[in-house]
Amino acid sequence: MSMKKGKATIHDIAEKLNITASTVSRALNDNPRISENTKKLVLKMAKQLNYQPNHIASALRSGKSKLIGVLVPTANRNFFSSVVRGIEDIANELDYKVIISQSYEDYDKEVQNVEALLNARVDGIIASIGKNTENFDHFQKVLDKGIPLVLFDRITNEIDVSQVIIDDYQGAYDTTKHLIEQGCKRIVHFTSPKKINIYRERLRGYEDALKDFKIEIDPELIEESNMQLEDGRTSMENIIKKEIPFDAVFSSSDYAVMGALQVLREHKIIVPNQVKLAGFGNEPFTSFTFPPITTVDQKSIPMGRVTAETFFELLKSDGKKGNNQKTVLKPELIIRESTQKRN
Amino acid sequence: MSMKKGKATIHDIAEKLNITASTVSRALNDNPRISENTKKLVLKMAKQLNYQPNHIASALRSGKSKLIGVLVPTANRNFFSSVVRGIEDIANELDYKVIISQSYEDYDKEVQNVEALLNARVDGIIASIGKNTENFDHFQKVLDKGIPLVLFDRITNEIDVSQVIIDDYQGAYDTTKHLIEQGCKRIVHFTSPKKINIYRERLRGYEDALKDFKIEIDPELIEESNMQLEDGRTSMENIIKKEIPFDAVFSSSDYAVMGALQVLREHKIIVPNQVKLAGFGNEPFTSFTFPPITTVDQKSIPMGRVTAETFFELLKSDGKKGNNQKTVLKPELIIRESTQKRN
DNA sequence: TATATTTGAGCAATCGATTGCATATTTAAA
DNA sequence: TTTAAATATGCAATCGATTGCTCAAATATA
Repeated sequence: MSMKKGKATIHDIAEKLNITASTVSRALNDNPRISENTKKLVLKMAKQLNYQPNHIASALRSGKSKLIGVLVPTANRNFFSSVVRGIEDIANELDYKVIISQSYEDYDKEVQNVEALLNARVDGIIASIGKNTENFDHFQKVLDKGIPLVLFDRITNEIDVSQVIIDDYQGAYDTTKHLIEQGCKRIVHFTSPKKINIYRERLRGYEDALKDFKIEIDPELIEESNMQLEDGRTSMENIIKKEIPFDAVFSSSDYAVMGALQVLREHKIIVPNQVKLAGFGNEPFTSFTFPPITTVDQKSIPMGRVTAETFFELLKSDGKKGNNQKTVLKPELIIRESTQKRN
Repeated sequence: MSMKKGKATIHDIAEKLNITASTVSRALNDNPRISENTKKLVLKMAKQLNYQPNHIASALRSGKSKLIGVLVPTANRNFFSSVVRGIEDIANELDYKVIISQSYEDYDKEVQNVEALLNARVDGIIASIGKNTENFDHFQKVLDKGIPLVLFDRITNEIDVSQVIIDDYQGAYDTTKHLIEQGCKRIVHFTSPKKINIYRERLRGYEDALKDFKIEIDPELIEESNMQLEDGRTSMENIIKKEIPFDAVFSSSDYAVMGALQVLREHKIIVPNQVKLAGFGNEPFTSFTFPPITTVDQKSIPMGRVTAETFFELLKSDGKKGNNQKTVLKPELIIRESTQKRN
């Protein structure tokens, strides 16, 4: 076993077989111009030498790195990490690797990260936009370079780009309708002042459901915040302090609804008997609380898979414009005790 | 603006300035053999041409890809995604990118993924071992190739490798001690039949605390399972069916303790008054349940940062053996209502 | 002034795989 | 038997940056 220092290259294989590296390269890539016999020999020798292709060299020459850049606000939020998981599933099957990159909801960092991913020569980018992003030039630039881009969940319509979202409007409409059907008439809504698509759509769904059921939209019942758990607490306290009647809370965020639940419990207000609660996102903890909270499942892993599939189609169609695809997944209302009379 | 098709390269800069690419390369890398004046000119021209270094080309020639492979059982578990976040934080500062890869607790996939990461020419690997892995040749191979490897949380002592863990023993000991101090004497323990380090150490901590307080270790109280939520339910039902007395449950997993809480509630057994509960991991939901659950914080983000720092030191010390570093982080017992008498 | 040293930059090979364009060998068609 | 077409492989340039070595010019030392 003449194990040379470094790894075996196509040149080593070529030398052993008395053929050229080009032939080896073609044989390994199953090029039809190489005879079956030669292919067999090459494959055998490759195995024998424990040859491992150098993706870097291949990337340099071919211009394809087989790397996908994934940009998310933060990797350790269940929704995003689940989407990443879905993406990685698909990418893996196709022998692509996923580079992950976080914006922390910071616009500058988002711009930098897009830049950095391009520098790393990813073959394309999959991204979810940060809450504070209002200018989309950095994404437009990606498109202008002909690099595949797919946005998911947090999207923008200011640029013409492939995207995968769930039907936030429908999810919110269904939830609100469900609350109404449970007899609620004074439904508080937690939303964000940042008018990114998801919160805008959820608000619209909430309002339309009320309208359809002839219930007045009371601005007093709409609380704007950043919708973390603490914000949810604050919003709930605000509502309670106002001493206006309310019989339900529909929050655009599971975290905020969690805060509301805590505050209600502290005030000895019984959920769901006195106030019903619904969130959005189906974060794992919503099923663990007492009572478990009704929420909207965002189909995170499927979203990751569909996003990846959309991405790869875009990659295949390579440059041809007008291939942008917009997919809207159906969310699922998960009804739990927090919106139902207890037995 | 003579914007050529492709991106600018060092050759374009060289041509414009009537110098060679080598000089440009050195100037950009701040090589002392290049005059300040030339450097200034190169930098200026680079900016003017909007030059972006091609990391792929650089990687090929230099053998350093500036890519780190991170291998975790699953990306969408809060603990792992938080560690990944910590790693990415540090890597980012140093201009490295993180490739993420999931084993799904599957041994074969773990082996394949290590292989795939090496093929992608990562400069090193950070990994947490899958539950079912009992052979570590794939990691040994990485070490043999002189490629930096750091294990975190789920480690092995069968190979000599850098590692970052928390003191699982101490965390379990402290938790058990805390339960004993709350008056518990019959403490159920949920553990895993897989004797990977973390569960083994936690079991040991549990047992030692009991011994130190002269409490008999009753094998009847030790339930083995895969420790997901459902398993926790089953374990709890088992214990209740046995009709043996117990006054606390200390689970090596937050998910399993969650299951226990549900079953206890269904049996109208009051937590913490009748039975106290403690978990391990400080998954976000443990603070959201009713009552909130005492658990052990695993310091996930710090763990990610320390792991990354350990990794980069290893990278710097480049090949020199005997640089393996073993860090043990202190866990933190988070005491919540589930182990305290209610007011 | 002659020689040694330092400084700044160029030359050309290299990393490993890919690919357009020959070329040689067979096989098929005329 | 010629010529045309198909098949299989080789040649050499290329992707873009890095780097050991060489060399010229400038400066310092004797």
